[in-house]
Amino acid sequence: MNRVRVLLLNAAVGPFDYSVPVGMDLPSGSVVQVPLGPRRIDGIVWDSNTLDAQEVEASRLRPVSARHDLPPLSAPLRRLIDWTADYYLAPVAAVARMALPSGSLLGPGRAITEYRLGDTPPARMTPQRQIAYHKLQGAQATVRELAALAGVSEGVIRSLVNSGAMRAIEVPVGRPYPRPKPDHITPALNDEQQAAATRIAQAVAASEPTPFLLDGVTGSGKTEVYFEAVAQALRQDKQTLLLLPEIALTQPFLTRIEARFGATPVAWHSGLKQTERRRAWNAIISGDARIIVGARSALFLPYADLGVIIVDEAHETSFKQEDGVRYNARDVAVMRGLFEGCPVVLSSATPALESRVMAEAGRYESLVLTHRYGGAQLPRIALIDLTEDPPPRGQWIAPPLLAAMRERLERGEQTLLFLNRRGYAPLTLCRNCGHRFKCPNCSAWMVDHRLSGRLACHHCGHAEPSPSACPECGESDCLVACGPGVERIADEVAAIFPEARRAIVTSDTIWSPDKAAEFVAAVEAHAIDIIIGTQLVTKGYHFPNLTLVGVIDADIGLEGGDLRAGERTFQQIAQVSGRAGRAAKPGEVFLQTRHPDAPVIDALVQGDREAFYAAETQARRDANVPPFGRLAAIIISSEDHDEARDAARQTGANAPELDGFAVYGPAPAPLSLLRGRHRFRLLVHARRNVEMQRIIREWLDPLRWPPGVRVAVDVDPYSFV
DNA sequence: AGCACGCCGACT
DNA sequence: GTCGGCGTGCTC
Repeated sequence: MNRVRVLLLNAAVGPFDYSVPVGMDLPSGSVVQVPLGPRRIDGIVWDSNTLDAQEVEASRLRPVSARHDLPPLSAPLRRLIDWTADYYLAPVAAVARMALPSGSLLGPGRAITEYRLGDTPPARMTPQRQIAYHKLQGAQATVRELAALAGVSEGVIRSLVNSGAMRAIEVPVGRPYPRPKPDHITPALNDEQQAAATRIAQAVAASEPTPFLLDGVTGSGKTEVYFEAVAQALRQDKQTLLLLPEIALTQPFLTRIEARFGATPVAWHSGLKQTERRRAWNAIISGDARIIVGARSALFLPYADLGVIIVDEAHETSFKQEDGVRYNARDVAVMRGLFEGCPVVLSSATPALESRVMAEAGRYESLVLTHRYGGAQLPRIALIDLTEDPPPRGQWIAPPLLAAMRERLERGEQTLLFLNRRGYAPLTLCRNCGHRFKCPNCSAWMVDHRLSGRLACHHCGHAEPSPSACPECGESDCLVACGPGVERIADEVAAIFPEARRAIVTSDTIWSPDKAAEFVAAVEAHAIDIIIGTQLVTKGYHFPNLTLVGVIDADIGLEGGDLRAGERTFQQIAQVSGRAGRAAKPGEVFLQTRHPDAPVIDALVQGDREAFYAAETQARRDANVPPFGRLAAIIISSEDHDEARDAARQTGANAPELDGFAVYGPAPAPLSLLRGRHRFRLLVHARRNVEMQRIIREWLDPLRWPPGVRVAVDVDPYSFV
């Protein structure tokens, strides 16, 4: 009898062996449905030599129920899944789940029924129907999606359908996507760009598994370079995966792709509606989707024929997934290229130090763009020493920056003020009794959001209406906002330049592709004079008339003092500075700082990125931290403080004592209470040549914790929160 | 993950 | 007596 090993996707067990029914062909990678006790669950046939399981005698095997009508996951993808699980200490099944669309998208695609409001409101208007009726104007989606959209139950939507207030629309799922054309328009590249583009295109043509670091200053035209790799992949009828850090802002980017290749790409992200997801999925597995633009989650999909993977803004920390399987999409992308046999392009103006070191070691091929495109100059960066030139009390914009802003307003040019802090103020306290508003679920202050009239926690989403009186002493008119957020800076701008048109750009105001497009259009039409934004504005915008950037607090990233504080500060400020003077008009940047002598600040002012990277590399090498040494965080959490602490202590007590493998802690994690869970952290610091993952696995595997305790391992941690 | 089994305390 | 709390173990 034939047996297969099956990775079970929606059960915390396995892998299990099953027998193969006669007539069923089940090569490795086949997606199947198998019996498990009384249930049927999905699974993937896996190579039994890479996946250990308990031996079970043949007579106890039950047969595979069915095979999904889907190409089997390819060997390179299975290898990637195995590698990721191994490297990030995650269950193979948890990684494999990311290769398939969630829910019941497997199986044959049939038409899906969507609904939209008709012309006549329902005869009987209940409060819930009223809400739905208002929220769903112009919307079209499935019943489930509409219910989520309106914030009502599915029953309410069904009742609207039954009462005739909504009409049904059958949506076909197999509609093909338009084909992008490699030479729809051919852009003019400068010599530097052309050389880089030719080299990558050659690697695509030869299916070279080479990782490239495309390292070019802001405005140097990196996008146009890697578009030539996309064009080459199109010529060979192969697919391109283009990973982006933020999907909310992609609309202008999709438009750019459409302009270059004559067809809009296929988008893959968590916000897709079910019909869109199914359509994209079918096109991805069949190979009909040629250019796929996606967030992290697109990385593990079963592409029919990948020609090149591009990671845009590859330094972005949002490529690091922080829940579930904690992987870094940038690094996994490089591995996927290696296994698939295709080049990977990491594109950034401020590469991660890890990527730079890999390039210097010859593991990645370096492609460098040193000039801005079209003869534009990099902006001049000047310091404002806040200890010498402070703004008046209660204000945050120093006089020299105000003067520069006034000048821009008079010249009809635009200004960008950068402060990486959402809301109005990060802390509210009572002047009378000293009470500070704290999140009940997290060890964090509640942030004052005046635009929405709420205090909100940025870690768990807890929010409450802004109070008028202190809950501690009962006094009213005693609450004071401490410190600035972008909303407060916007108020300051409004008070000083009442005639200036302002836009606040944060995830609170730009939460959809439409909002992003609206914002871009407003700036381009010069309906905005001053933009006040968080790191959302550091990403890829090109505004020719923007000539001044003010960094309200250049020191903010240095707080906390973690491993990457200097690098993060450098990247953020270099990126936001890069928004200035991207066309004919030269740009100017002011950094407000209390530490004008900090090496990072100095490197930015001198425009000496090489000096910064060299110094930072040396410091990491000396401290033997990544990429020279290795780190892993073990976070142990529970809703019960003592239970978490005891589990962490016990784990620490069992830590192996080995040369080149040090364990620190446990200590309360910096955010010791997060979403109602108390967290303790152990930090592993290992030498490069130590098999860190194997040691951790052998250490943690035999340990048993009480049911409420969760243990998460974060290999190569980014967040030290 | 689900689901059954089973062993104790509280109530009709 | 039985209803139900959730600890333990099993599913190929």
